[in-house]
Parts: sequence; C-alpha cells; structure tokens
Amino acid sequence: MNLKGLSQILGMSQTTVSRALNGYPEVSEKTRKKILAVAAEHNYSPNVRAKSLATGRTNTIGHVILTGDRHQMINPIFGDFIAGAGEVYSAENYEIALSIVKEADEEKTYRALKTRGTVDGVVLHGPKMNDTRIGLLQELGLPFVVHGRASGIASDYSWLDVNNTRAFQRATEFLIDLGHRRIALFNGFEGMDFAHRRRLGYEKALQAQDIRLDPAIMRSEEMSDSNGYAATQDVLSLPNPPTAILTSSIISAFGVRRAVQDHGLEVGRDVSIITYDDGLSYLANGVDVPIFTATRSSVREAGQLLSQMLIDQINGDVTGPQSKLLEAELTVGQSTGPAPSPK
Amino acid sequence: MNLKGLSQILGMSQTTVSRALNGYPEVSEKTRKKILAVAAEHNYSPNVRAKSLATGRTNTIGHVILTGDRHQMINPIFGDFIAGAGEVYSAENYEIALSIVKEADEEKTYRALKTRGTVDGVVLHGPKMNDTRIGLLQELGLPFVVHGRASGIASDYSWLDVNNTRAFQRATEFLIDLGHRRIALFNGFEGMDFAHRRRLGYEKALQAQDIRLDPAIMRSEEMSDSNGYAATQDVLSLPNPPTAILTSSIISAFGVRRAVQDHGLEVGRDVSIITYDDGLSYLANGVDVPIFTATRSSVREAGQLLSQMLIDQINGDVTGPQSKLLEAELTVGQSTGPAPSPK
DNA sequence: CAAACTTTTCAAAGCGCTTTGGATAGCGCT
DNA sequence: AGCGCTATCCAAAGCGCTTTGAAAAGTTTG
Repeated sequence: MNLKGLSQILGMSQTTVSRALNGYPEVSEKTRKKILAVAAEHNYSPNVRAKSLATGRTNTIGHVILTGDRHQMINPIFGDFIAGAGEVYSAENYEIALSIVKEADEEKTYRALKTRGTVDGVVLHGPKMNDTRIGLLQELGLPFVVHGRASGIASDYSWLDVNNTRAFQRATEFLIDLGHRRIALFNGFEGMDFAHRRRLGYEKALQAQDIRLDPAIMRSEEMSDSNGYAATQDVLSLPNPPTAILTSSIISAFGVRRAVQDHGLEVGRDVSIITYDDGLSYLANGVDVPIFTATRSSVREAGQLLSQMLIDQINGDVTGPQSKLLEAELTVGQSTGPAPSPK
Repeated sequence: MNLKGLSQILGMSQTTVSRALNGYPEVSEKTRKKILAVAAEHNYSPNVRAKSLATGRTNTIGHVILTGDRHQMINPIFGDFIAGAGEVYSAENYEIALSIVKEADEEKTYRALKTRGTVDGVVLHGPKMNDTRIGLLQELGLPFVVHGRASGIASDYSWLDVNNTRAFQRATEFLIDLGHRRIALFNGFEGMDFAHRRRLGYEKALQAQDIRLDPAIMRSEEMSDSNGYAATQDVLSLPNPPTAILTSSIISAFGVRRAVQDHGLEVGRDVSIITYDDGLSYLANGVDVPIFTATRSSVREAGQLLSQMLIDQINGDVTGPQSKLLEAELTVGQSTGPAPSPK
C-alpha cells in the first residue's frame, strides 16, 4: 500500500492525502479524519526512503564506533549510552544507523555518511586528544555532538561531557584525606581525551600535597576486567605497593578487587579502591550498599541528554554550538578506608 | 555531486555512468576506467536513499532490541554480538538499523520496518518460548534469522543457536562427578527460550542421578551482577545451602563470586561455581588461567555466522530456512573443586 | 561494399514521496 | 448577481538513482 493506492481508494489526490497525513493546515479537519481513518485501516505507513529522497531529511542519527586492533570490542558503556539515546530517538521519531568500522576506515565512513545522505547527524564517540574527526565533520557540514570533548581543538563545537578532571581530583583528595599517599591510577588509553583529563585531576590533587607521581603505579590501557586484574597483580608485587587504587571504570574495578583478594589482602582495609562508575545497568555498583566508593555519572543519562541536543540542533531549535558539563557525584562505599599504618 | 552532475562532467549519459559504477558488462573497460577515475576524483558516492528507492533494496539489516520494564537495559552480550556481525556487514556493504523499543511497541516496529521499507531483513534477538514475532515476520515476508530458537513454534525458520541444553547438562554432570549433590541454578528469565533449554539440561543431569530438584535454589531473573550477588546471599543463608552454583552468565557469575567470598567462603573449595561464558571481550574469563570453570561459546562468533546466514538468505544464495547449532566447550578453571565433605 | 551482427551508448520512464503554483469551490459582502 | 476572499483540493515537477527499449557505432562476414 502506497500513497498512490491510498489516494485512489479515497478518490483524492496524493497531495491532499500527503498533507493530511503530515498535519499540514491546508486540509479540512473533516477530510483529514477520513484520510487518517482509511490510512489506519489499510495500515499504511509511508516509504521512508521515498520520503527522505523527497525531503532531504532522513530522520536517522549515525553512530560510528571503532573496532579493530586496540578496540576490537564494543565497550559495554556504549550499550547503556545507546539505551538512553534510544528513548529520545523513539520519542522524536528518529532511527539509529550504527556503523562499526576499523580505525582506518573511519574518515571514509563519515564522508560516506554525508555524501550518501544516510543520516541527518552523527554523535561522535570516544574523542581523542586533538581529534581530527571534529574538523572533518565541520568541513563536511554534518551536524554532530561529541560525547566528551577534545583537548587541543580550538574551534567551537557541540559536546556533552562529564567533569572528569574534577571527578578524579575529588576522588584522589578523598583518598589523601584518608591518609593514603601511594595511590595507583588505572586509567583508560592516554590518547583518549577523557583519560587525559582524568590524569590531570589525579595529578593536581597529588601535587597539591607534594606527593610525587610514580609512573610505576600508573596505567593507561583498555578498561577491561582482565586488565584491571593484571595491573593490580603488578603493582601489588612492587617493593612498595600502593595502598589505594583509583580506576577508571567499574569493569576494571571488578578485576582490581579480585586481584586484591587473590593477593590475600582485604579491600577497604589493606587496599582501598575507588572507581569511576558509569552507572551501567548490568554492572551496578551494588544495590543497597555500594560495592565501591565511586565518582558516578550515568552514561545512560548522558545518552538521553546528548541525543536531545543533537536533535535540537538538527531541527534548528538552537543555533550555534551547545555544550553541557555534568558533574560526577562521589558516593562512599565499602571499598575505601583509612590508609594502613606502615609496618 | 550526484549522478547527473557526474555524467555531465563526463559528457556521457547517466545510464552509462551508473552501469560503469555498478559493474555491469554493457560498458567497455576503457570507459569504465575513465568513469571510475572521474568519480573518485570528485569523490562521488551514490545517494543511498535514491538508490534504494530505485532498486527496492536497502542494504541494511534491522536489529530491534527490547527495553522497558524488565529489560530496561541493553545486555552487554549484544555489544559483542553486534561487533561480530558488524565485521560481516562491513565486508558485505550492509548497514545496521538499530531500533530500541519498548515491548509494547515491538510488533508495530517490525511492521513499520516492513511497510516503510527500511531494511532488507532483520535479526530476531532474545527469542521467547512460543515467540509470536516469528509468525509475524513470516506473515510480513521479511527475511530474518533468529539468534536462538523458539520452543513451541512448529513452522520452519532460520536460526542459529548454541546447544544450551547440552551445555548445562554437561556442566551439571561435571559438578555431580565432583561429588556435588546440591547444585543451585541461577538462570535467565524463564520466559526466554535459552533459559528454558538450560534448565532442561540441568534437570536432565540431576534426574539421571535421582537428585531432587529444589526450587529454593533455582532462580530465574535478569543476569546482572547484582542479581547474582543477591541470589547467592539468599541461597547461602538457607539451612542447607548449595555446594555448587551453576549460573547463566559470566556477569552474574562475578556477583556470585563476590557473595561467596563476602560470606567468608572460598570459591572452588567451599562453593564451586560454573558459568556459561559468552566470551565477552570486556569481561573475559581470565587471561591465562580461567577464573571460572565454564561452558563457553563466543557470542561474537555467533554474530558473524548469523549475519552471514541472513545476508545469504537475502541475496538468494540459499533457499529455505537454514539453521546452525553450535556446541559450547567446557573449560575447567579455578572455581570448581570436589564437594566439601558434609560436616 | 553492403548485410548482419555485436558492442556501446543513450533517452526516458519509474521507484514513492513532497511541494509549488494554480484551479475550484464556498462564503460573506455590497 | 457579482465581487473578493479564504478554504480546499489538485496536477505536475522533482528528489537521485536504476533499468528498459532503442539507437548509434563498430566489427565481421559473404
């Protein structure tokens, strides 16, 4: 069933039917009702390809995420993000076009998204330092919002980020206040902007107390459970192991916790753990009592907010770059305690 | 830059240019070369909407996943699945259309996918017992492959599944052989087909040894970390707690492990744990030594295989329903040991 | 060299929708 | 009745591509 057929059944022109269906005022309420009824009866819904060819709008948002050498995997964080965004997309009648590409094909993918007219806009995931994609998207004229920010990019662009520096500074200060002086940092890839900012916060807090940075207890890698485990094994075997570990994801925090226990140490007494918590639904930080002391900001909520920003931008409801900085909240759980007195 | 513009530059008709670009034989190699060169120079790529309007093909696959009351969240398993599928899609030049919908809107979504012509086919995620979506998709004539199977559906359809019954039977037998008689089962939602089959395997193994089923140590719920933790807390507080726990996902297994330890018990000595492992990249079952004894089948690989099946079906490379049953492998890790002798 | 093919190219129709510019009908006026 | 409105409705063009049916060009033949 298409517009033509429908209009023949109704004995009206395609124009009128189309206008009635799309809520244009040039059609009387009476005929609109009739048209709507007949359309529902034959459960007609317009061919989305034809519609977007005619309007130039696609009502779909592109999400391109990297896979390949380093990131052969899709971060579970994406799942919660897109779940949040999906709510907004449904409400606003947008579709999601998901591209999973190798890093080498990334630029090509964005270009294709533009020239092939597949999407109305994209969300840029995982911004890196000096991220070249931002310039590319600006050049292409494809609306976008960055999930995060990119240090080193001078131009104005839309973004939504968590105050990572502040979050990690506060977390570190919290540990320092508990008497910890030797604090490990298990961070994400240093090329990623968020990891950079988190390290800055950590360093700021340490430097304020004249605590020396020690690269031996600082890591920068994929935030998986096994990496958290391995890194913890490593640092706990050092001659002077850390008394506290600050980690960038609850996923790796679980690995850290396991390694601490496998070392025969008690979490919160021998070794304190504090983590960044994205509020992942499948890996919640406990139910009643938090497992970990954590700086928390829901990535699902970020997905909601960001997708709304992008849609507003596409609809022209706002003009010029918008940005939003979320603050993470520090919740105290069972994984932290006063620094053990040196033996 | 569009076809018209390109053909004007070349001084040829759109027909010839289109044919050259799409590899039709009716154009000489010489002109094809020239056309290709000029196309690349102006980096032309065809408008995908117009193309699909003309051909009736969209070259995109729909994935509709549920959110809402029970499943307010996207299972991390989906991330690995789609990562696997994404590789195939890229190679075959397919796009992914992701729909995140509430359960109530699901049927409407599938219908819309068909009538609006958004996709060439869909993959059906998370089949339930007597799943009505299968009949719907058959009625709609939308090509699909089910990730899993649906007990109770008589008609033939394409699917790819793991032999869940066998996997759980083997796992249970493994525990029985170690002397365990009281084995808890932490399963997924009982409405889900895979959970049903897994329970069947578990029961089969127990019944073969005349071990009575005890609903008090059987759970059926979302396989999150916190549910694993809570369920373990529960059963360990029973007057006669289980000596072994069989769980349906590594995510909940991590929660189980934590609860066992928080109970002051040792995993693999006081309580054995065996889990189903989807081989999630961010939650690997250890690196060198497996953390858990597990029945394992990579969901990423399932994604690759299934998407290829679907594409073959869409391309007409195969006719009639295809199916594939994968076997899970049982790997022994540190989480299991002989049943503790009763005190 | 013309006839009979084969190869190469093209004009135009069509995919299903929106939208412009215009026609028609209905209404209250004078 | 005739005028000027506004409220409705419509025919046709156009979005960017594919594809059919036919023409033009090139190649073999007798």
